[in-house]
Amino acid sequence: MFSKTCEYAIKASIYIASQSLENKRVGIKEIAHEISSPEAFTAKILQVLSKNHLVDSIKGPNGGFEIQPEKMRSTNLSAIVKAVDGDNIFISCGLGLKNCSAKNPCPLHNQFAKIRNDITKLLESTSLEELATGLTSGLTFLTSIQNQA
Amino acid sequence: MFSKTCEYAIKASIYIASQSLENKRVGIKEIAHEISSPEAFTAKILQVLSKNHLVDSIKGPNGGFEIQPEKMRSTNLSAIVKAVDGDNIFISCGLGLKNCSAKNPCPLHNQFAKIRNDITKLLESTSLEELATGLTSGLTFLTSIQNQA
DNA sequence: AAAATAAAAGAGTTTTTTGTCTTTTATTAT
DNA sequence: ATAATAAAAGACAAAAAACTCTTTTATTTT
Repeated sequence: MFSKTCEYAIKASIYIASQSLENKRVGIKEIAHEISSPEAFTAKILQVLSKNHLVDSIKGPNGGFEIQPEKMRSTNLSAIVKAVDGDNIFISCGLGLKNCSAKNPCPLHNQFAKIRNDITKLLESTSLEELATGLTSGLTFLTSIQNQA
Repeated sequence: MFSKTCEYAIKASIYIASQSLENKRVGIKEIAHEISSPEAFTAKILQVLSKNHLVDSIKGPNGGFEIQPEKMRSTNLSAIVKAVDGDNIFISCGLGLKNCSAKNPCPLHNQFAKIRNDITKLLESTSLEELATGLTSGLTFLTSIQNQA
């Protein structure tokens, strides 16, 4: 579905947002630990998110990453996915055809159009804020039980 | 969504089935040409499908691949996907958690449960036969317009 | 100004996926 | 039996994705 990169991007964003809700700025080390991701790789991904203004990064002592409440309200999952995976998941053919369309449909075109549409709707209608509050309130988790320390 | 391997597997199966509907056995060269796939790689994939009894392979002159009408009726897409990609797409968490479940849900668990379920239903309810007849009747295509010779 | 902190940048490496090439085995027609 | 045909098998090779390490830049505190 998503690339590993994208999975880390989403999890990191949710964690940063949840900490920002408590007015805490977080560093790469903490983020990587909390989402069980490789630290240096996660740093690279955060660079991309930062360049796309999806997270704010502050250098130096007391620096780290944060997301303003207003931003996490206006940011939906699709923006994060697009920033790291491009718009493949939104438009690409299930069988990999370059020009799959209603006029030149692959055998799965109609069946997959609906699913792709559902995915798009979901990603566009889910805000970072709601995901962050779910985490903060303890309803959801960013690691599996056996992954935790 | 699917791996390249899986895309080729599905397309090859549909093409073989469509030709079998016209009592034609087809060779690797023809298959690869018709679905715009690398020939040797496609041969490897067909070995897997053959071992899983999803296609029949016949060696020697006049040999090639075929799928009996009865088999293409009873084979659904999920069997092909499982044979080459495993059951990842049916069970795995959208954020890659090992133990994502209703009891330990990732932030996207509920949203994705529905989509994963739709995908499973689709793959389990779509038979190779209906995909093959769609191709034979000229309603669907296995190559993009600009991919064709 | 200097030292400490923390992200950015760039140049790698490893692993996985995708794909190729050559040899072998099975089948069929002559 | 022999030659021809076509898939099977196995050992590689290339490309992409995932991931690391080192150096640089920006910021802040002393």
